[in-house]
Amino acid sequence: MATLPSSRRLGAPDSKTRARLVAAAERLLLEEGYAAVTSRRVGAAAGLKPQLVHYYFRTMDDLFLEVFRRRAEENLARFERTVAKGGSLRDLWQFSAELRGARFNIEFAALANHRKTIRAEVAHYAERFRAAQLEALRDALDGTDPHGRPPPVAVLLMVTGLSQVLAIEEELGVTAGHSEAVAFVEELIARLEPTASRGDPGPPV
Amino acid sequence: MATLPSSRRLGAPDSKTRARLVAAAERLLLEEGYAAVTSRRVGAAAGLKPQLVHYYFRTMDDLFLEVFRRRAEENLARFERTVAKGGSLRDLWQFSAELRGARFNIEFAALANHRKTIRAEVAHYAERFRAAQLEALRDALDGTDPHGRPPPVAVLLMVTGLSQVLAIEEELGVTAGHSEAVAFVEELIARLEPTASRGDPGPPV
DNA sequence: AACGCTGCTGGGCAGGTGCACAGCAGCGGC
DNA sequence: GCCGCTGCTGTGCACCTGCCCAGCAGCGTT
Repeated sequence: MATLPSSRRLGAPDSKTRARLVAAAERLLLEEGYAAVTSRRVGAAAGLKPQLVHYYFRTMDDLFLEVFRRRAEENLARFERTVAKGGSLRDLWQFSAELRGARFNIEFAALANHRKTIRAEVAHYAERFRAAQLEALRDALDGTDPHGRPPPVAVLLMVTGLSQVLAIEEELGVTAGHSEAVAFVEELIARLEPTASRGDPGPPV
Repeated sequence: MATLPSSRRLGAPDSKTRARLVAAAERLLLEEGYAAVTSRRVGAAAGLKPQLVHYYFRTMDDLFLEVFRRRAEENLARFERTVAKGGSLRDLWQFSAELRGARFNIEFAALANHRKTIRAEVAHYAERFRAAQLEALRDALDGTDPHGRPPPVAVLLMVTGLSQVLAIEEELGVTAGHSEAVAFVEELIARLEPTASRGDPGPPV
């Protein structure tokens, strides 16, 4: 499965310079969109020579993939940590309600539309993240009254969708109804998961 | 408010050739992403000379704006028509559940992130569409039991988000949980709005 | 017959792009 | 002292980009 050998010599994957390039590419992607991520501009943004981009990455798509993977892995790890230290409904909601990364998601969704290697990676990550979320949500809902409640996976998709829309619209400057929607979700959580702010924080068995 | 005069001579706004260019640009946008919408490629896709793009549009952004407006206006008109001939909850849901235009939305969301004239247009349209949807939703909910129901605008944002996520993921090939989510929404609608398939379709006052 | 308007086009410019290739300096191992 | 490896760079190529400009052919007015 090793990438079939190419004549071109490539830099070490754990290079510090390489990491700087990836970071610069990510900044550019977020601030100016994927079309702005060119070898010249990435180089300039990192304070390095443009050729280094091609020294560390066979193609620009490889760069995009690396940018995506880094952020995706970090996100997944952060999620696992959130779950590990509690993982209440409130925690899960706050995690998906963070609007950091909404722009990121849009850019990659757009990229994925027409570059198949990227699409595959995005799809793969989306599945992994969904599975982790679903497990955490099931655990968090465990013990609450299941009466008349939609299936967890449906809840997940709706909440995911809601936070995406809120984030995108906020970027656009459109915020009508946002506070009502947020208030509704939070109220719902409060009902399902009586706050642990008074008394023992331990979960009742 | 007239665009301040430029030396350059531009083609008639109602030209048939112009319309062909807009249509070709839209196709390209959907199939290959906004980065593929260049004067050369639009010209080729329309079977016309590339210079015609600059003859009919002062800048490429103007082309993008025209593509967006055309689709946005058409969408709005189609929505009004849907509302006019019924506008039940089921109709509204089906309208937003159409995945046609999800890719379109993504591309323009990405474009809007870093081109302000486009952002303004997208924001403006988003507000108009939201207002129309909200009014229609309020009408459709009128008469149903408001007990324990979230505010209409919250419902709207959640459903909008849900359908966006479903559409994006479908493009990616990720469909886990989709059928459950759709089933849930449809069941909810069925409960609120007993089907008119038997007997009189008139709304009870 | 002269004129102006309109749709369209050939040619071109300055700039940006991905990527390749040959080579250099510094390094550790022999 | 030589060798091979590594990080890096100067140069360059073929190609694409937005946009401009001068001009042409056909047209309806006058």
